[in-house]
Amino acid sequence: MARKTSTVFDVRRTPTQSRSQVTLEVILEAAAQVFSEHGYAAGTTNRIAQRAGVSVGSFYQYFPNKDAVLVALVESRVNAGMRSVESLLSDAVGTEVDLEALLRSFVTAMVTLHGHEPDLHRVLFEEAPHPPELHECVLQTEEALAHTWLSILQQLPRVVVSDADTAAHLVVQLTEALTHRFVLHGLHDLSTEKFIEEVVTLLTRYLMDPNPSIKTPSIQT
Amino acid sequence: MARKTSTVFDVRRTPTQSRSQVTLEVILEAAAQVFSEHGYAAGTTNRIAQRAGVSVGSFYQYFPNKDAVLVALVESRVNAGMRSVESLLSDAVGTEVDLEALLRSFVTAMVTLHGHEPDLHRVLFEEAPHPPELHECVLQTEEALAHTWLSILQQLPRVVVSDADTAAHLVVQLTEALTHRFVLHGLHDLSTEKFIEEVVTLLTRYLMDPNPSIKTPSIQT
Amino acid sequence: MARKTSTVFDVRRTPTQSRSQVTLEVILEAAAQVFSEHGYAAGTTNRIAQRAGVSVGSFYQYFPNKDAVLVALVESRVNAGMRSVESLLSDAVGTEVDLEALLRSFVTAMVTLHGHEPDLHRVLFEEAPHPPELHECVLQTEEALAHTWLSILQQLPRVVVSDADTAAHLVVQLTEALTHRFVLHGLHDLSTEKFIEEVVTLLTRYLMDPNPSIKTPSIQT
Amino acid sequence: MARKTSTVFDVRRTPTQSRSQVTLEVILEAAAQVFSEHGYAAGTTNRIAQRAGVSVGSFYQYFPNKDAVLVALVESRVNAGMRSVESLLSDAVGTEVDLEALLRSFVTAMVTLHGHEPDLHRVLFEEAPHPPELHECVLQTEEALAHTWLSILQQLPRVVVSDADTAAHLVVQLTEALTHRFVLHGLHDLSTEKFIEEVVTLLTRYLMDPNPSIKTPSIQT
DNA sequence: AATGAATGAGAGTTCATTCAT
DNA sequence: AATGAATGAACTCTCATTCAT
Repeated sequence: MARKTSTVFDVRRTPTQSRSQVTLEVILEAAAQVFSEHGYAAGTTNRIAQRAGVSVGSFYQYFPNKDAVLVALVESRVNAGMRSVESLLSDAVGTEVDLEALLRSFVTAMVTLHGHEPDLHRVLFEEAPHPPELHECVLQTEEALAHTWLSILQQLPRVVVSDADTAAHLVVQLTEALTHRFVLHGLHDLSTEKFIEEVVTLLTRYLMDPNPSIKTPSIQT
Repeated sequence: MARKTSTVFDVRRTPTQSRSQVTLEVILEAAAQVFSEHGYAAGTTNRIAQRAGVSVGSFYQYFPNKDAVLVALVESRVNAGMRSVESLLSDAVGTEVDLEALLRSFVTAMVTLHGHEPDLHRVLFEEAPHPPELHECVLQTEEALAHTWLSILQQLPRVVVSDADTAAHLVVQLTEALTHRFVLHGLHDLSTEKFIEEVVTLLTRYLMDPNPSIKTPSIQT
Repeated sequence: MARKTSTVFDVRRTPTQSRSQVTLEVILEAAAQVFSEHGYAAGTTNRIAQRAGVSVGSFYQYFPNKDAVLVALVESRVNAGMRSVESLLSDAVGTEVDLEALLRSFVTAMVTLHGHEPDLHRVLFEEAPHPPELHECVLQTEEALAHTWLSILQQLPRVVVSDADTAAHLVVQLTEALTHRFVLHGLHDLSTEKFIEEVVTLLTRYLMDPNPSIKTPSIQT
Repeated sequence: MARKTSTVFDVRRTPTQSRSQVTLEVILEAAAQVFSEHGYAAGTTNRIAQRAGVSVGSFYQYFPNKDAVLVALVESRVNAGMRSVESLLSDAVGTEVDLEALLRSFVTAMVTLHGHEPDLHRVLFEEAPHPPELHECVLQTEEALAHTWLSILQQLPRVVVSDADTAAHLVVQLTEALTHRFVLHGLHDLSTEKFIEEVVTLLTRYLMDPNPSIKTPSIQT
């Protein structure tokens, strides 16, 4: 249908986000809220649509089914988190690195990440069914982080591990898992600061040669 | 009234409870299977009853609602696992312990545990809703294991941690989490043996003083 | 099975009530309680049996189905009530009657009757389904009472009604209905005494010739 | 935006609500039929939906649960009945009233009302469970009618009752109860006309001073 | 006679999804 | 594109009744 009203003055458009792009994100945000509040099963498509201020019909114009929102949501959150952590690590690649400091930034970033929308996090990663796509997304992200960590470990002479690749993965998984638990369910009355320090200690001891003079040839990949 | 029929052959008594007990366990086992195959949401009460070879009515004679089976299932699995690991650790309390060997047994036991019914494990701990009772059960178990670990750590002079209680919890949580992931989703093509060794290494380095001569007074709780 | 233990001394038996008669009444009483507390639909046969201290199986040995208890219960209550009111009225037949006093006794008796087990009454007569048998029972009772009333009215020269039979039925129905409502749901804050007086007034005015000297030939059936 | 299409013929608007309104009434009517035929317990929501020509889902879009239809049904019937009777009585307030004639119209209206859908009436008021809302509705209606009657009685000098308010309530309750019974279960083979006359006689004698010259100051509220 | 575990049809209700408007 | 009424399969759970013991 021709837009009669489009005039010369009709220039002020946000070129980056089309209308549908906006609607899509409104729905996604609504889903985030609804899932946080009601959980996955009780987070019905009608509720999501209502919260987004659109009709169910519109919902299904943007997402083929309920699971699709879940996937989109996980991807958006994972990618966002991934970007922030990735940039943190990437900065370290190729420079002289203080491993302990880097680990501290890393763990801190993970805690921040998990602390951002903890309820949503719980729903997304603990309650909702995990279709293979989701898993793929999470695994890829982890893979990417582990890959970056591998580069970092390899440039540190004092790192002592039998298999740097495995070590890199363990660092990522371990931090993820412990952080997740800590943020969601706490650990006694341990303060966040102490928690971070303890994990940093753990990781440092794992990765660092405590006795540099003896064992020199450190990394074997 | 005199019991005339009581004879030496009167062995075949069906103890009133045994039938019910059997049915209950049949249902529980059926639920384990159905949840494993279909997931929690699609593991309907009718399907469970059918698999158990009883009617839905019977199901509801033994469990007040669907969630109750979930709880019963988790409790049975967690308690069983807990018993085996606890006995392993308890044996070490009060004896001269080779920490690394103990950690190896511990990690191995955890791998075995998670490897027993991995699909069920996934459903129980990742997919299904976690009513507070469930969480309580899991936390208590973890607490118990951490407590035992604390005893062990405290009797080892070479253990060097700032807070033995936190360390004990981290040991349990970390092993649980990494093992869970490894069994369910694997880690590259890492063999189970190598995985275990790496985790043992990680834990050993975390807990053990690598340079015993220098720092002697190790534990401060 | 022969009762070996029955001896010469076994004389002390209550001959009026056999064992099963007792059980039957225990169940009936249990049903009355359960229906009162839970209503008809939620007054399950299992609950009734349990309350009676017998098994469901036994319940079905005494009653062919749930409705049968209802019927038995209504019959027992209706007959009991009927007996007391009937005797009250019968005493008046053939004697010189003070109509107003008789009405007062009658209404009072009805209030007492309805006030005895009001909850049960509500369930029995308002909530539960009324199989034709039930209805029959109630109608017959009413018929009997109306019949007695008819006799009474006919022997009272001052009673002025066009159709004594209809009047007799109205007296019974009206008293029943108003009493029922009053006991179950009250009428403002009217005291029971005042309620009775008002109904007596109502009935007296209906039945009595206020101006005896003018209209003499009163009853035509 | 200019509405080009708005023309004189733009009559065919389907007011957004009309469709829903129709569906709602279709369901209500279907419920009335189904309850009449099957009773409350056997009048299942699926049957109602089917009879209404809609799906169960639609049923639950209009009513939160089964009881809600019952309440809606009672309210619709009671309000309708109430309106017709109220208007009848209201017309009499403030005018010179022939009490007997008014009572005759009143009783006749009640008979008509109860005779309209007697089966439904039975289900609604005898068989179905009465949630408090229902009771409230019925009581309010009765209260309103009694209130109007009170006004009428107070303007009639020949009315002789000790408590006009109570009398008004008795008039309403009594007529309701007797009519209900008569329509549902009959009274011998009494014709409707004779029944009405008898009730009118009863009420007239109750309310009217048979000997106007003697007791003049009649009402004390 | 008594038991009570077992039955299973069927109830009320939900919600992802469709489609006429 | 958008709407939201309509759909209906599928779910959890109940309870009158049966029957092996």
